[in-house]
Amino acid sequence: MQQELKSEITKQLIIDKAFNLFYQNGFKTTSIDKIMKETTLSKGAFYHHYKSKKELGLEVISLKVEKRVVKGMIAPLKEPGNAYQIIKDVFTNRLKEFSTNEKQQGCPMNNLINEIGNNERAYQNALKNIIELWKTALVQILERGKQEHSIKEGVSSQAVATYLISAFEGIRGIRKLYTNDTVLDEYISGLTFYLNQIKK
Amino acid sequence: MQQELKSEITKQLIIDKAFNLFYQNGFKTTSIDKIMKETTLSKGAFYHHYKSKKELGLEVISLKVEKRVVKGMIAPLKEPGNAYQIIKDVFTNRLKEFSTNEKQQGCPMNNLINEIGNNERAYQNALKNIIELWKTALVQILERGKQEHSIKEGVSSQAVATYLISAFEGIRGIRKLYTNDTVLDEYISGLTFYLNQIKK
DNA sequence: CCAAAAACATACCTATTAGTATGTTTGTTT
DNA sequence: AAACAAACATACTAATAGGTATGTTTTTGG
Repeated sequence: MQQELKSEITKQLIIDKAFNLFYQNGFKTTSIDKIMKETTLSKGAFYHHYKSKKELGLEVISLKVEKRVVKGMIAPLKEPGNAYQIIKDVFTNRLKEFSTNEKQQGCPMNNLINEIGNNERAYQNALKNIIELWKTALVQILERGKQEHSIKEGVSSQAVATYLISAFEGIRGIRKLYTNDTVLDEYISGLTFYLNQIKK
Repeated sequence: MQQELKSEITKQLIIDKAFNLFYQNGFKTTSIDKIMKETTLSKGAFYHHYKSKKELGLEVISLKVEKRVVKGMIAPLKEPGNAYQIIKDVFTNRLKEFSTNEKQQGCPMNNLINEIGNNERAYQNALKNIIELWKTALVQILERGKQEHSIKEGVSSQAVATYLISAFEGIRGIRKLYTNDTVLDEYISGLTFYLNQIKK
């Protein structure tokens, strides 16, 4: 039983270090050697726990990346309160909370979507799963808002959810090109204006 | 003079093949060998014309990628006609025009932004330049729309431009994860709804 | 406590990478 | 036509990639 725990701890360590390196330097340019150097373990240890880099990548997505999105963008949507206000707060506050590094490096999920989202079906599905979770949560709160009369009814919740997510991921990429927050402020103004339209 | 022309033709050939490979397989995973195999020229030829892969990358961005965005998204904004209608048409029609491959591979610019937009300052600037061109053109037509009373005045043109671009680039990435156009249709609905807000 | 298995380490392999050194061929200039 | 430079080719290098083979150490179950 002690061994099983040790195995779990090691795998978690590998996943953590891999996520960080993928985020800072990209997926393709991060080698197993670099990851294992970070863990201070050996390559043998890696291939004992994972059969390939692909398998690790999938675990990083379904564990680390997904958890990050859930924590930052999905879970807050499920809190009680005025639906309209929650949506507005989540999308604007999250942006403002980001560290300098997070602004420069962009969104881990969006980076992966655009770096490896076209070659491997397995990566696609793992990433799509996160997007679907996010969209579902947004649709849910939009529907709640409609029922509680804080959000207009003549709008497709799916459409709004997709548009909100698209713009958020888009700006996280674009912000990487700049060295100041002007573009983020513009995004927030544009978003606020959009949300005004769905407000009842 | 004949030599100068030959040089230009060769460079253009290399850039074309490089752009295609970058688009289909990514920047980092495309080697000089692969590019030159496509041109049926040699590695020696490549390093005669370019001093590094980075130099080629910058030319691909500032020539091919920029031209593509200008042709598809910027130039149409400068045509005469109702400003509101032009914006709506450009953003919706362009999406519907994309081939299956273009839907699966996403936006060449956005792919590069998210794959190499964080390491090299030179890449950042080249890509930022395209975004700025796009934003400027959008602001211009939005301002024109305001003057001609087809677009509301109480909106920051910069904010709307940024939000429109963000959402467009975002959806091009997200669409890569899917095998059908549902998400694009939702985006268009969401966009239409947004544009309704700025319509006068 | 001892055999088996899990956890990890070391050394290696083949392929590929960006880039260089040194050619040969083709075009230009005088 | 000869001298020269530009255009391109061939053969290489050192580094790095993912992955494997073969160990040693640690834990576990009987």
